[in-house]
Amino acid sequence: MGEEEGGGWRKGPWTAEEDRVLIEYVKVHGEGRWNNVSTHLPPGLKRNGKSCRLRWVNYLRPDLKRGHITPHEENLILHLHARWGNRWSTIARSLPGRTDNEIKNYWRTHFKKKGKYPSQSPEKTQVRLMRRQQFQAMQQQQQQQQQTDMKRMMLLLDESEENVSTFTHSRQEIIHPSVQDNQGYFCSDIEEYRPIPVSSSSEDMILWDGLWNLEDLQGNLTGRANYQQTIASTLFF
DNA sequence: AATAGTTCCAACCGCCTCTGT
DNA sequence: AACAGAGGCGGTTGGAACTAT
Repeated sequence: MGEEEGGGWRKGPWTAEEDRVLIEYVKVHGEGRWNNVSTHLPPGLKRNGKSCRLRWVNYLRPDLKRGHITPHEENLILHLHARWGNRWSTIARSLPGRTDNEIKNYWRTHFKKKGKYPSQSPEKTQVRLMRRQQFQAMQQQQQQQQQTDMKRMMLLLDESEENVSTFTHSRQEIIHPSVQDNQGYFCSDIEEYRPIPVSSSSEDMILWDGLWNLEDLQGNLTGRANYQQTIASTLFF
């Protein structure tokens, strides 16, 4: 991995410098026109358009959410997969901050392998979910304190439109009333979570069904998420 | 402590669709 | 209408990290 191949394109893991350069590019030129990236960039970034797009969409986008899939999200994935099958991008649109790749990976490791859901023994799954619930209960207290600040920050970001014009699409999907809904993890019927949408087309219902759990932005930063946030901060501030 | 098995996740590939000419 | 290029999507791979034995 990490070697140059046909056409001179670099492959393999991205370096921090490559990330920085790509972020700069998107900052100036916006998303899209990925094949132009290589022509605008210093020789250091010999990545083809597809690779750049993938890196941005799955890793560098500032609105990405990191950390474990919550039980609520897990429910949502199950529910939506039952409805949509392997249409990961469709499913991902209902889970703001999650990528299709992430959901796909999660599905494959947890539900696909041993036939239908869930993949693990019920006992194991239960233990796993309980651990997460404990962890999240701890975090919830912190979140309640910090959520107000975070919302204020998001509003500020929306106002500074010239800085973030390239990211409006995703953020507008993120902010919606269900921001408060991340409470009942083990709800068996996902419909109970669903806020009443203003518009009631089935597509809208799915969009509104999404959730925005701020835990990872606020507290549970993994090394990688931390790195991502650092990079994101260079974009916004 | 060593090994095997599992989970996680970044990244690539090939195909399909969309869009511009 | 036909073609080409770009972007999007789902499937797959491979390696690192974690967990169980």
